[in-house]
Amino acid sequence: MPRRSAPRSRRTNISDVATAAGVSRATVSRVVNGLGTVDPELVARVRAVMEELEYTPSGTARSLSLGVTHTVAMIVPDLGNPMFQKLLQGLTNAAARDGYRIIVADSQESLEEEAPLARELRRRSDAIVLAAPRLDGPELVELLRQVPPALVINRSSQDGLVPAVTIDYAAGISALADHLRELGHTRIGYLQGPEHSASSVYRQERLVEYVADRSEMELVLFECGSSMSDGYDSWPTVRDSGVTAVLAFNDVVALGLLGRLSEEGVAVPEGISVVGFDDIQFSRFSAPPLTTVAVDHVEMGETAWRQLQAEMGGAAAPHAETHFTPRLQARRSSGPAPITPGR
Amino acid sequence: MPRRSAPRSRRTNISDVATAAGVSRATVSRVVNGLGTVDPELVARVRAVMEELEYTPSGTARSLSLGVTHTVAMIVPDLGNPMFQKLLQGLTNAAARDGYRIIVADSQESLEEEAPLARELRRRSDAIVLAAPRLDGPELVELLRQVPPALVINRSSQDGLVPAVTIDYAAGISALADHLRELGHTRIGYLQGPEHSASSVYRQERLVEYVADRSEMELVLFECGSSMSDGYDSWPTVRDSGVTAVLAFNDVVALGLLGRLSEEGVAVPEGISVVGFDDIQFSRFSAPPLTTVAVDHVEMGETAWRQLQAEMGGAAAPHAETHFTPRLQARRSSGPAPITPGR
DNA sequence: CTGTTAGCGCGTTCAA
DNA sequence: TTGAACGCGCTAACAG
Repeated sequence: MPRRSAPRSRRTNISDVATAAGVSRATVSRVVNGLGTVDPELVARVRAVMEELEYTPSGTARSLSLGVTHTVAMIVPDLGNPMFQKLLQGLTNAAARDGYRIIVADSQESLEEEAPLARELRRRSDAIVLAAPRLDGPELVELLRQVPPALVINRSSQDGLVPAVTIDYAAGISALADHLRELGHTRIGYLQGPEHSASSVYRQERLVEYVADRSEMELVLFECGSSMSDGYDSWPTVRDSGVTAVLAFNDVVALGLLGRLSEEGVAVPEGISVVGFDDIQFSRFSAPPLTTVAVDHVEMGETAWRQLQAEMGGAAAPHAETHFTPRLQARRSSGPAPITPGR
Repeated sequence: MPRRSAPRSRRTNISDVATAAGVSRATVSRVVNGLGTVDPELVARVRAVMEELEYTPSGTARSLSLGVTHTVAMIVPDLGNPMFQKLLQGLTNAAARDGYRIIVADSQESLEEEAPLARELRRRSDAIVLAAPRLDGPELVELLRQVPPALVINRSSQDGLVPAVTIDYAAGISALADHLRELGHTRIGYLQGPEHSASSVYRQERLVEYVADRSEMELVLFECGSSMSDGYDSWPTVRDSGVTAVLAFNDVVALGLLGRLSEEGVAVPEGISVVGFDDIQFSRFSAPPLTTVAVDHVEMGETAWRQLQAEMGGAAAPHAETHFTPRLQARRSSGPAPITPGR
């Protein structure tokens, strides 16, 4: 792309500075990067010219030359979800402390887009983070093989193929289930998350096991989703099922249901108990405050950065998987089971 | 940076493909970009080699050569704030439809970091979005001059210097104030936002004007902040002030206060009315649902993208400023003023 | 239709 | 201590 005619307004580059200062480009480069030993007088001259010409080095050219972009990509299934926003926040700020920037993309829950998106982003970055990928099994493994260094959040490390940051869903679900059982609930419901959400599947599986181990307990599954309105809309079905407690896929859904119960005049927890998962910011302040299990997603994002850094440094496989264990936050949305069940 | 020794594992590049396919790099480039007319047989051969060698073009090299990164930077003061997350979501997804990616940075409310951050990011992107910059006045103008194309959100276009997307705070505040006045409130409070937040200042100024125009009304200002806990903590002071209605800087703060009122056993709106600003997702579901003014931040992000695109296309100054007018959402957190004020 | 070549802006080796 | 020259990977103008 040789430039024939003068462009509208070309950015001043290293050559402009070199010429104006009467030195070579190498010297300008040295001054900019504070390298080598440059004559103080030249340094001053170059600095002055840089100032005057408002010179700032091209990040693109530096990246090409150095082979490093100081950029990391992150793909999330839904940027609108507070949980992913927190992960992004943790990752972004942790990476920033080491001089790295984050380039984000929203796969919008699309299975097909995930792989091409990851490949594209990986070409402009030094590493990639896949948060709760919807891709699974061999396809996920294949993708991860193509884009190292990579890290997955919310998924196992795929047999040590890549580092991973995960949540111990089993522990979280057990804590919530124990809590409900101790309150006397025997017939409980689970509001399922989105179709391709691995975390919803994990949570449900653990719950099924839990109930299977205890003959006095029953579990009712409800198709739901991940939004507040999904929780809101679930009420009629939940009511007709006669469960005395509901475990929602996540806090957002649980809060949606609480809103509906308030509108319907159903007392919580006297009429029904509701518990969530995540302990998002708003759960502590809802009316009544929501019982849930707490996961620090910001810290997860920070941990992801640390592990990714090790990976970029060239850590050998198999790679570590950091588990986060959720802590029960018993609040007022859960209480003793009614003597007379709703049915 | 001439490469002397063989690196650990070099990425296959366009030359590798060209050699393996027995063609020139130019031909490979044409095949990759679907340009010109290439012999179908060669196309097939090149494609096959690309597949075999798992070749993917370097984004960095393309950017340098083309002079375009297809990346836009966005700086926000606080990634943890749901409002900025929504803006990011709108911008990211709108830009993605046109093949652009977003690189995000969190200035963490730091006045000093904003300018250097913006300059740095602008070197790796084609344009920049400053969301609610904390920088102001001549300093902001100077920064904007240095990093075109740029767009500001939540700030005026600085006399047409750059395009802007703004919220009509005056209209929103007036709507809320009218609403409270019609309910009979004459002594109202305002919970202030963060120190350098222009939006908080605008809102407060409008409120001061509003009250000044109506001799029967009184306004009490409270130092507060932008988090739920700030709202939560404000209660003792608010209570002692004897106001019958509180207008919070934003919904997050208002929800924090509602949570506290619930804990304290203060009836809302019978004991006190609370209103917010933004209409975030959770406000419709709080108990009681929060009266507020609605602003579609996702749409604002999308609009920002459209205006920025025009700017990148070389639109002439002065640049447009798109106003968003908030709509009143009267819900159950506001009601008639108590006959006997709290004092 | 294809190959040769210059150039994007910068970092860095090597010789002076 | 400084500068000339090469290379990073790719695109585009030009010649054949």
